[in-house]
Amino acid sequence: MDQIFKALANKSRREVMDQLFARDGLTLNELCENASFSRQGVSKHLQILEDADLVVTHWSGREKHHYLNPMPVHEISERWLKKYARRQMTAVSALKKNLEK
Amino acid sequence: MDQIFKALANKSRREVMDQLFARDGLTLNELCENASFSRQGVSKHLQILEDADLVVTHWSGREKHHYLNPMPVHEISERWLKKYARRQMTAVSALKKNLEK
DNA sequence: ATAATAGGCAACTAAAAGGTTGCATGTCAA
DNA sequence: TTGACATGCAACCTTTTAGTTGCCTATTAT
Repeated sequence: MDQIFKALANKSRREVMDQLFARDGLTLNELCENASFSRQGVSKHLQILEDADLVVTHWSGREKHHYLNPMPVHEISERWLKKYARRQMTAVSALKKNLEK
Repeated sequence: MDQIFKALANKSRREVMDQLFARDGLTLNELCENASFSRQGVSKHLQILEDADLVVTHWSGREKHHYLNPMPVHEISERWLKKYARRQMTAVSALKKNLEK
């Protein structure tokens, strides 16, 4: 869980994910074309995304293809975010109540 | 957006949020009681959560009360996570398709 | 008025993150 | 079989992060 949050906490990595969202299955080199930093930089980010299971890979010869894995995102959404987002009404009203004092 | 992701990317901060989830409106000192580090540590985390607008505060005399703000969490869920979680079916099937080659 | 209490600010440190360069390895194409 | 191409690995550097300690300020209670 912590790993997923950490992986998502970086803009460059989210941009990589955006690229994969636009076109899934890109190789490292393809991803580098639109990146603002070196291949090794991209590679490191991909590794972190892979470790967090946000990205799944598949080798085809000497090419490594990258695919988004929506499962962990879904899990964070279900197990964590919903908990806090749900409280929307009660929390805001509690705050208001308190401010009125 | 980046600020929110970064704020959420730390376990200690998520624990602080958990505490506020359990009981909203806690003061800094009250939050310290269950924390594993110094008051200044907690204070810094609260500041980061506040900067990300994940926590809203309210002074009452010399006491600062802290409240969860579910809005940014909700926004991340709506604007970002849904985008990726939605792709669940298509992505998994695409991966399978590719693996079969 | 004074002491205790709640919190803030600033400087410092250690560790982690984000990025780089250089070199090694495995696969494909001529 | 040799050269080019796709990627990996490791060392290094710089900035950020997470946490500390020490001291200052404001509010409350006696």
